Amino acid sequence: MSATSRTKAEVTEVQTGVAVQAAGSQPSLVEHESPVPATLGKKGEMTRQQILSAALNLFRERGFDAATMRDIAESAGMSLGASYYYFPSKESIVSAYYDYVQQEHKVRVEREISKAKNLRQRLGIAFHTKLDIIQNDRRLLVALFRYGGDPHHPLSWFGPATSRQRELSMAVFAHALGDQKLPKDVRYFAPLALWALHMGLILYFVNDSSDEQRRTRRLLDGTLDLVTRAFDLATAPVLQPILRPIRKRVTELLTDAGLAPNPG
Amino acid sequence: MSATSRTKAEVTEVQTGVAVQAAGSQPSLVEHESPVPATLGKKGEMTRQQILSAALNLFRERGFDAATMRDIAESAGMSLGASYYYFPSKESIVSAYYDYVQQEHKVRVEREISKAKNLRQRLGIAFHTKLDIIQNDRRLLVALFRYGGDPHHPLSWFGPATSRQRELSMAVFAHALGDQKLPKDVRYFAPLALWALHMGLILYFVNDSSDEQRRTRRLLDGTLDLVTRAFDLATAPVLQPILRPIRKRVTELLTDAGLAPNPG
DNA sequence: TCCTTTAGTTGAACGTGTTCAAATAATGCT
DNA sequence: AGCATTATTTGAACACGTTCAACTAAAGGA
Repeated sequence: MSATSRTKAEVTEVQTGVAVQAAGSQPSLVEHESPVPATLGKKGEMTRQQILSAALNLFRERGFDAATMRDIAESAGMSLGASYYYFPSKESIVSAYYDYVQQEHKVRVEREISKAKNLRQRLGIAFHTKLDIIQNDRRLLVALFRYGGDPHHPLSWFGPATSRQRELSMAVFAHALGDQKLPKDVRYFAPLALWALHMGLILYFVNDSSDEQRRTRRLLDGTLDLVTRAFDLATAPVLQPILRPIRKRVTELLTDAGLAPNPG
Repeated sequence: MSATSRTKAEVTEVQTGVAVQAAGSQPSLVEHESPVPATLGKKGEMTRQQILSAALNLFRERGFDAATMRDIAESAGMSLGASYYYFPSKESIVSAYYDYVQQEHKVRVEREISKAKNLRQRLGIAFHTKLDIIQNDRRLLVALFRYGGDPHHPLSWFGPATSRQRELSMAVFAHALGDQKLPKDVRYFAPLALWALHMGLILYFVNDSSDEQRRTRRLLDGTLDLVTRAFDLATAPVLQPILRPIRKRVTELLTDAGLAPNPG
């Protein structure tokens, strides 16, 4: 079915990985408007990772809301105020975790993508890998969706503060598309569409109470079958007279709405 | 362009309407798990409306977060604790407002739908009317999206507490479809798809800072043109050999995922 | 070594949404 | 009218995320 391996070992690796990973490699989302000093000393980075690790453990145990900042600070062995020296807000901890997810996604997809024999399998790797990484973290992902609709919140999906995250994610999907022969406009918008699809799937995933979220996996596989077929249809010469004007109109619409990639 | 009139007068009517409207007609979302007594006296209903009205004014003035429950209670002329006798939470006030929006949407669409000459215009009425109603309330609608991703929150989009709201909204779109000739499966899923589309548009709408949100209106009109064309294509006999198996697969997928309407 | 600057830490305080036992007002029954 | 029940109101309290002025520790230069 899926072109991706999903072993328990991999999932565990993620959980420890985020705590152990070398610090300072990926820039943090929150640096954009955070009071955190731009330069953290060696000890500072360690402390930051301690807070992140403690927070993630508590989030996984109790959920995002039930784990308080006081709990997190205590679990990380410091005072409440100190933790705010490293993270400007509780949500920014989740955001830092999501930065890691993004990077890990990129790394894994680049590593595994060569195993795929066709577009369907490449998409399978891109999507399943993402779910693999966040498999045990549904209880903290709710925080990501909390301020999506608030345009003035720094963590809004649409805000400029998260645009880099979006672009990184879209780049992974673009990479998964590879050199697949596609109409130019389809190729242009496909990463955005795949990103949107993957956001919707994560939303479903977070709400999926089936055993190990198998329901989401099934939905994903079925959806990807259809997506692949849609890409085939999009290139079928017979349908071009019908599809080309529609695609043109869709492109105009999205561009006018400011939803086209790389507007700035 | 649009089949709907969008005058300032109508918008104003809405704003006062929600405060004046006869109480007790539409059941409140929050009754599902709220400590609010099932029976509110005549005076109690008045007080509830006072709180709702005061809250909406403050939400519109300052935004959802900046308007505190203490402000609302004071503006409604009562103590902080008293307001919690009528609304179990701050978000539930917005939810009550959205109940009103839903009812008003139904009333307006039923009133105006006969003016439409075709499917495109009926859809235009259904969608534009919704935006008309919430035109000046973007600052409070952010609260609706806040807990959408949290499966255990009573205001989650997926939760059972909001299923009635969803069904009422889908019923409006089903009504707008009218007796349009459509394949059975398309007819079955169309209200859900239109509801999802309208949620996405509201999300865009809330974030739209263009003058009077004209950008959303343009996006909407263009999208509806495409939707109408899609419905046409869905019924075109020539395409049935291609489309029918795809539709069948989509139906299976959505049903298996528990996303089909009226599952219970 | 001493001083200056920066990095990191503290604990108290603020304002927030929410809760609740107790008090009061209204209603309805006999 | 008097009583019992229900409806409403109160104000204090709680726990939370966040802020901040003051403090201590470390680093670096002369």
